[in-house]
Amino acid sequence: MTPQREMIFRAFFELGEHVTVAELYRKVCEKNPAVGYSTVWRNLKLICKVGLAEEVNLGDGVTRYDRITRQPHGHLYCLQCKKLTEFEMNSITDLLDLAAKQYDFAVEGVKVEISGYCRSCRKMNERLAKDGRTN
Amino acid sequence: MTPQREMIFRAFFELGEHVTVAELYRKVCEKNPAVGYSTVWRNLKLICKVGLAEEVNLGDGVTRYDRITRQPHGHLYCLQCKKLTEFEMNSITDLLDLAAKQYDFAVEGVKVEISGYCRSCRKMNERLAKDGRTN
DNA sequence: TTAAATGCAAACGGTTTGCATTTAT
DNA sequence: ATAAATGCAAACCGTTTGCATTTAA
Repeated sequence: MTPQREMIFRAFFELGEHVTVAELYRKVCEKNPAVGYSTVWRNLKLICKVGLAEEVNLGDGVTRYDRITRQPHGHLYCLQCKKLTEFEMNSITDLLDLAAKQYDFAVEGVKVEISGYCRSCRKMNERLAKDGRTN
Repeated sequence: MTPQREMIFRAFFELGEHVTVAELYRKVCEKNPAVGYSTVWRNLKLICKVGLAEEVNLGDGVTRYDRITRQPHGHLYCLQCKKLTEFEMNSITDLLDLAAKQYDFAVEGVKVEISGYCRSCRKMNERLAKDGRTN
């Protein structure tokens, strides 16, 4: 256990959900600019390996690391503002388990991503559309 | 409409589901080795833009392109043999819509990925474990 | 005729690794 | 003492783009 590792672990859990390597690196640098990017990366991988986090991939080129919480949850991913919102899915996981069982598939992990537009982006778009008409 | 484009479109739909750019490129090259990789890539993007396919991202570094079918479906992704199996999820999408509605979220797309181990990989592992013991 | 499509090569960007050095144990 | 962790720089690899050339309409 090195001081860097402790700092990285601590920072990861302070940052909350959906952390990217770059974000974590920035955060860690604030405290100690000497820490290397690869150290951050390797420790993030380690956090995953010991089961404290998992990778989330939205297909936008950046890997996010999501703290594994007690509750299974899905993600609402706004295509416009890119914000990620979580929602619980207790009732859904049962159905998914059932589906997997039909294929004799041993489930290790479930990821549900719903993409679309959040309320505030839609509101903004409406406002912009209206402004456009009156100009 | 160029001959390359027609060939690429045709090849994409012949290949079936979960096609990667590289796979499609290889397939197209069999017929016409002069076609460029970027042409394949751009046409695959085009196929997505016109709504005939969508990107699937399993987090393994390669983007797959999945023909959009009539039925909503999820993926069973074997962590060992990497095979992708589809399963229907009519009953699940209703629940997901419900969840999204609670957040006033306008759903554009839903992705469900279940990772784990398929039957045949598990069987193989059992056999290997047994062999290991008797050696 | 001309805007669109193509092919090549190179840029890009996040991820991953090799290696010399440092450090926890 | 020694195996593990670190930091740097570079490699990696799939994706994306600039640009000169070709081509469909």
